[in-house]
Amino acid sequence: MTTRDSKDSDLERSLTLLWAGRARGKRGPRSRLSVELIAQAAVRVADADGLEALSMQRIATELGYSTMSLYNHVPSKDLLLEVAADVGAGAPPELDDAADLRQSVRQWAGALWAGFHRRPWILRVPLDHAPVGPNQLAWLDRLLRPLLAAGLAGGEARAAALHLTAVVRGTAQISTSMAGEYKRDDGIPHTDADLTHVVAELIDPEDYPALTAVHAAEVADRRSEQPGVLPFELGFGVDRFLDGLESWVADRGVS
Amino acid sequence: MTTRDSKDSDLERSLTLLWAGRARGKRGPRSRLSVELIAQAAVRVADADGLEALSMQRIATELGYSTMSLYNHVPSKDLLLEVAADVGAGAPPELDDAADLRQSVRQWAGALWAGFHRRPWILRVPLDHAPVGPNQLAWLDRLLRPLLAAGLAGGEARAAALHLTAVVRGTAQISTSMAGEYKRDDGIPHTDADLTHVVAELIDPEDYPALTAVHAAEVADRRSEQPGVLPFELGFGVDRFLDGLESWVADRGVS
DNA sequence: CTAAAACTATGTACGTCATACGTTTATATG
DNA sequence: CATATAAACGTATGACGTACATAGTTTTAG
Repeated sequence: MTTRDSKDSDLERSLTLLWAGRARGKRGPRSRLSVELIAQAAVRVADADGLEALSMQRIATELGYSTMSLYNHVPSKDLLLEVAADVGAGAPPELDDAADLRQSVRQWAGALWAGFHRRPWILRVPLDHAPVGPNQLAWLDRLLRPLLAAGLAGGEARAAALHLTAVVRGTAQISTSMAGEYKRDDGIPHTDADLTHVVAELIDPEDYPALTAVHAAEVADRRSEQPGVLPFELGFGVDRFLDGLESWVADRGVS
Repeated sequence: MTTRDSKDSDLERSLTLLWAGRARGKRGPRSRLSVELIAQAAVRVADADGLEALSMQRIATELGYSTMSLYNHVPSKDLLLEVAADVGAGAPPELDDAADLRQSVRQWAGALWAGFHRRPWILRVPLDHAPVGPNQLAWLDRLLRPLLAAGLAGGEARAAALHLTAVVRGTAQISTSMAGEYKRDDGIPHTDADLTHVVAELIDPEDYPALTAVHAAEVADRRSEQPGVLPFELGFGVDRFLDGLESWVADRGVS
């Protein structure tokens, strides 16, 4: 773990690592290892066994090298994690240019949502500074395009993009953490859906009246959700936000 | 780190830990230690030196006990973290009953935003399942009240609450990670604001057209933001969402 | 063509961490 | 009072990140 004041040149290192212009012509043996290879191995390990299984030693054996060899290409595990997260994010989807704001945003959000569910470990990688990775920035850029095209000002587009990123990230964080099943002592597995019931019995309706009221609300059937459409838990909020955004640009167009 | 399938009874333990009905009358020596004391010590350490400084040994010495004594009251560090996060969150603010939806939500979001900035380490605590802590549920309940009062259906209120929680969480995560200052090799510290410029020079405007366009947008002066009012980066999105929510309930009221 | 310089890969070693386990000590119940 | 039981402690283990010294390899300077 990097201490807080050793952030010194980590940032510079992040940048040169992430944007490494492939240079060659130095002395010493040709390196058979590289940042890319290491990052890809890290992604493979995290995909297979999760973030907690991702150790330098594990990556090294995965690649068939000694543990310390990695440090010839990567200054620390923290930095490697950052690179791995960017690599794992992959390229954003191409958005249909003919689509309107709502369609574009929904498509973007759906893709990000799907990505977070394919690689939940990305959500566990600690965020140490503003996004600077090529892929992270590409995702941001893709979202900004329809926002700007819809007529938002620069600052507004930035804020809207931040809002949407945060929503998908945060919702996915909660959603993926609830995905696992638990085994009770009696051996019967139960999901987080039941968890709500357990909690419902624990809490005093006097202290949590709204929670108790909402608890009765039926949970949407997850199987009825088509792929490509946002699930209700995410879609409702995004749609309300888009309603507000659209009327904002409409009012703006009048003045 | 807890492996993914050892989640077995962790959940049960979480619940009994978090909702511990104080029982007394067992054998053995009176325990001078308790979950609450340990959690409070953990909060103190994290407040002082961050999450990465929070070790069992550190907490123990902080309290003047041996490391292993803690395990008489807490089954694992993961669980302790969960409790500490709930304790650190504290009680939600009392919302003005006379306030309308927009005012209430803004007040709630502002309080949560402030809380995350006071204790950034809470955002680093890995989310292992749906919120079950007394304080976490209290925050949720407080938000649900005005949403229900405004006329939202149960499922809608839940989705809206999730949306808002995710937004504040996610935005704060990015905001607090940018709060630190970095020292460059030349010794001149620079903030993440400059970071944008560094990146701006790295990227190819062809690949990131929208980013480049937005980059010119002036950054709001942070000092001009009054306390109690949401900062623009958070407020713009929340306001657009509220616009959409309000028109949603208005249309609903007609049918 | 040689030798120095620089870089890669490896092995060893250290400090820190969470936590399993055994021992001692104090207490409440029979 | 005796005994079961839990609290606190000390020691020990295995995994981890990574500093450092070494050996080996390739490029470049003379």
